[in-house]
Amino acid sequence: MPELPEVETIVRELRMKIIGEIFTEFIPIWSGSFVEDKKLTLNGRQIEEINRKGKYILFNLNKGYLITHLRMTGQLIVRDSVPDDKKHLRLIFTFKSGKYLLYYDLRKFGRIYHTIDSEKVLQNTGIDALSEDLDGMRFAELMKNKTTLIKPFLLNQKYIAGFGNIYIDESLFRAKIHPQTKVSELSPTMIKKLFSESRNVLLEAISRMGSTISDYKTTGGGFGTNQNFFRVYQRNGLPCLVCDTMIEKTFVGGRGTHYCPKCQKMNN
DNA sequence: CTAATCACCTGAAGGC
DNA sequence: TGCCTTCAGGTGATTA
Repeated sequence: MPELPEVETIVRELRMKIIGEIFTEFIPIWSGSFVEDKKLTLNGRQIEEINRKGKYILFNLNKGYLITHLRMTGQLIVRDSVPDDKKHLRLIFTFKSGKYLLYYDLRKFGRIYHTIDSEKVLQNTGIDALSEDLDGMRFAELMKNKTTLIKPFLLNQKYIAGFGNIYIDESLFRAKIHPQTKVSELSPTMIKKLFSESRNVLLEAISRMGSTISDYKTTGGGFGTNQNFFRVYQRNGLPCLVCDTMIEKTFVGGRGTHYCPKCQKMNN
């Protein structure tokens, strides 16, 4: 479900709602969603910080971490009570204050890890796409000696973490780069353009609370609005907003890929 | 090393 | 109405 902007939106809300909360009870409705460390206890632990790396959310406890990846359909919802309708509700965390953190996940792909070793969970996660340490130079550096295509490169979280299918298509469109361009064939100018446009795409999406296609919800159960501003994603068959050419859909790296055949040529 | 395919799950949508 | 196929904000393992 969520890519960086959706996860960032959730993190910002969680910080306002449950920093300082103390866990009192944990009810696994579908225990497959939870990866426990039997040496750790959750009850009595307090949430000190909530951070994000790529698409992971890290709850920094006074001992250990809860780390979650929502994959396709995971949702974190904060409520004052547990609703009667428990469809797709997988985990219930109860706080001392009486609040609840509810984990929903229709497809059961997501996980919440309870661990002391956050590095182990994040070992294949590269630099965050919005990290202050990621600039145009470093972005270009990461692309050096890569033989893959630009779309699979950006999908691979071990290089840069946070991009997913939507925002890659949108970023490549704005940078006027064909999704099947080889990374090695991108000029320094195009790489610079891709870096700055991808930041714009992510920051704009965050300002709109993310994109709700089907499952993504904010922690209060609300929706994002960025889906109303897509330029290519799911706009196949519709005219390009720049040149009126029909947006096409194909498959790159096994993922549905939307692009304008006129604006995004293989050679500039 | 990359690249393709499957696996993990459930449900919505479209074709017939 | 119903059955069947395909596809979906992701990623990890396996196979070629």
